[in-house]
Amino acid sequence: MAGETRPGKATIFDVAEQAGVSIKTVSRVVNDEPNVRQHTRAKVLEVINRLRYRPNAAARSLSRQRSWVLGLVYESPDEFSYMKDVLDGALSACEERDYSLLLRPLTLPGSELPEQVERFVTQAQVEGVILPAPMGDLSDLVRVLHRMEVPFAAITPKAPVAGQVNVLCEDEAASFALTEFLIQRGHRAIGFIKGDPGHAATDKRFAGYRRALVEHGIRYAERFVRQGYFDFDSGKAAAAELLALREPPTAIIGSNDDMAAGVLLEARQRSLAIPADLSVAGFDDTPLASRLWPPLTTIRQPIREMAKTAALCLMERLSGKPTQPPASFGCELVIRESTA
Amino acid sequence: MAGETRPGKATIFDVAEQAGVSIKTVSRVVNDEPNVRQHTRAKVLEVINRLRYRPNAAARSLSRQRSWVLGLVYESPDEFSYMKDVLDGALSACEERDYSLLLRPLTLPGSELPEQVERFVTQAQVEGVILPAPMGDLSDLVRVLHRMEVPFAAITPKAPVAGQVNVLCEDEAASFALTEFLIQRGHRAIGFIKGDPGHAATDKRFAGYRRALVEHGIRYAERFVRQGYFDFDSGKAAAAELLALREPPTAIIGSNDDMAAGVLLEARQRSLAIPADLSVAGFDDTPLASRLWPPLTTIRQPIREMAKTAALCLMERLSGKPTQPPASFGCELVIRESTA
DNA sequence: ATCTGGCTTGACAACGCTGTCATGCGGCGG
DNA sequence: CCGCCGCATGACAGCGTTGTCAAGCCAGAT
Repeated sequence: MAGETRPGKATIFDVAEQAGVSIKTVSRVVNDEPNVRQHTRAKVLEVINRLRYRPNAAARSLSRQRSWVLGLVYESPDEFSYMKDVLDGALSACEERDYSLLLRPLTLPGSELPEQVERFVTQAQVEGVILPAPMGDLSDLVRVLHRMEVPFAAITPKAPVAGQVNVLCEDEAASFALTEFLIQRGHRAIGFIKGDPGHAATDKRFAGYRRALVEHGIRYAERFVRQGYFDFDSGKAAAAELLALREPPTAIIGSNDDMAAGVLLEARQRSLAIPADLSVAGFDDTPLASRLWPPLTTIRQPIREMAKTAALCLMERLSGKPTQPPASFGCELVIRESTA
Repeated sequence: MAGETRPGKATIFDVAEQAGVSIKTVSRVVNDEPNVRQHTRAKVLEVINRLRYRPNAAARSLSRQRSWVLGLVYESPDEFSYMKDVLDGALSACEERDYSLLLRPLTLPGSELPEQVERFVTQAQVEGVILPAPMGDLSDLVRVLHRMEVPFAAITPKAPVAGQVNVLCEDEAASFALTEFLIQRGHRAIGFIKGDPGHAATDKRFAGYRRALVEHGIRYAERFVRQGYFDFDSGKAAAAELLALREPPTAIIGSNDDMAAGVLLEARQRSLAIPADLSVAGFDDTPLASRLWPPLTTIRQPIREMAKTAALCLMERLSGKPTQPPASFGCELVIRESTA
């Protein structure tokens, strides 16, 4: 007898009618507003369940002038294990708070970047944007968002963006710890392959390496440092140069796992035994790190948690609360068989 | 003098007023409808540009009763290189057609799965859903979508879902080609590690292997076949069993790269030289495949294109066009140094 | 001169929900 | 007994678009 229309089609009017109340009261119940008698509330809830009523998101957005949509802008042909974690974290935050998340891959460097982002934001009525590394460092991008008055959360930017949500990690300390670990295992000639200059992590990891050397009384030697770009090939190439030195390093740190994987391959092609002849370490603890042979000693960052925090803080901000000071996360040294 | 309100805030009324036309005419211009004089159209466009007017998505959705939102449901703690490609493809389709894409990771097996999907779809007014493998084979899930009358596109389901968009690939043929390749290189004892029984690819890849043996007059031997679950550890474990046989295989095919990586590790721990003592091959051509040593011979599928096609066909369907017959994509054998 | 029909254009009512404000009701202090 | 106040509820006007339908206009046919 309870005439069920097609599922998902019931509106607030249907509920109001069947519950014998006004639509406003239904609205109150749905939004958990006060001043509804217990009995009325129960009645309305019963009808809602029966009719499988779900508020129409578009109508609600229109009326409230909010979209509950966050944007996630990322570098597209990127090593994706990082983005997977960011995505996981951001999605889990969105689920908790009934937000939606829209993705927008971008290719860097991009001159049309500001336009693309502007289109992305306006088109989908994005309320706030999450910027994983290295997006928070692109001044063009940051400027557009400022101009549009769209709040954002930067994950590990080079320097915290004023007035916005920032989530940092102790990259420098982690790098210090990793380098120190190698030093304690007796290494004195430690090679270092830097990452892409555009990334904040690049500088911080390098700084940690350098500080560890200094604090342990080892002279910093520029010949042991090469520029890489966070990709396998650049890691391999850099390793080739380092290993061709007259006195090659006995350990090499890659600024991420993919470059460390390149080092491993180069070493293998030179018939070096790992870790007997050469120790290798990376950063990020990607799945790759544990699949390689030998498995990589590396640094694990709580990316998921960082992204989740970024999203949650952004939501706080969007609901009017004041911006929190930057949150900082620690890293963990994961020791595997690639070092001795 | 052109009073610019805050950016992104201009409505259709503002445009209409400044252009000296009615809102309906503006609407016509914005939606590229016919029957607007060239001159009027130009005038309106000029104002739109000046005011940086962007239609409000919520209002449009409300009025048109459409959301232009697709959902992408996937298995969460999954090997993500597959999902990255799916995501890339789906996003590129969405960008082309001004759709939005919402993600929904799910953990399998899940008894609450139907509920979760229902919430996902109703909450965000999702119009259509993309189901990457193995989602298209979950009957619970398919049933919910049917009940809600939400069209979907299944990527490589075990069997095409009637009345829906289906995108297939020639998994069986690819597996046949890979196996044949090994046979032609002289292998007779070829081990095979199956994938997760829930995936369509598992059966097809196994079928191709078997057919290749038969067609080349090699007797199929059950002892050379092990069950795996598409993950590194299961691959390693399966390899351990195969290599412990009295007469172990001279080549092992893993049903995906991750399992093949496991084989590689197991072989290494047994001091087998690859490919001299043992050839190894995988499927999917993930980044891992080219990072390992030796780089894996594997099968590359056009996942990106498949996902893009799935999304586009789904959109066609949503705009009322009849459903296309299943699209099928070919695979490519990528020969690297792990086989001899 | 009148009629017909196609092209432009606009007025207005949805779409489903929330915010504002008014109303009704009962209890309590004066 | 009156007036005031607070809680519970409802009526109604937006929110920014699009769909429907009617009206105005002009050219060409009658």
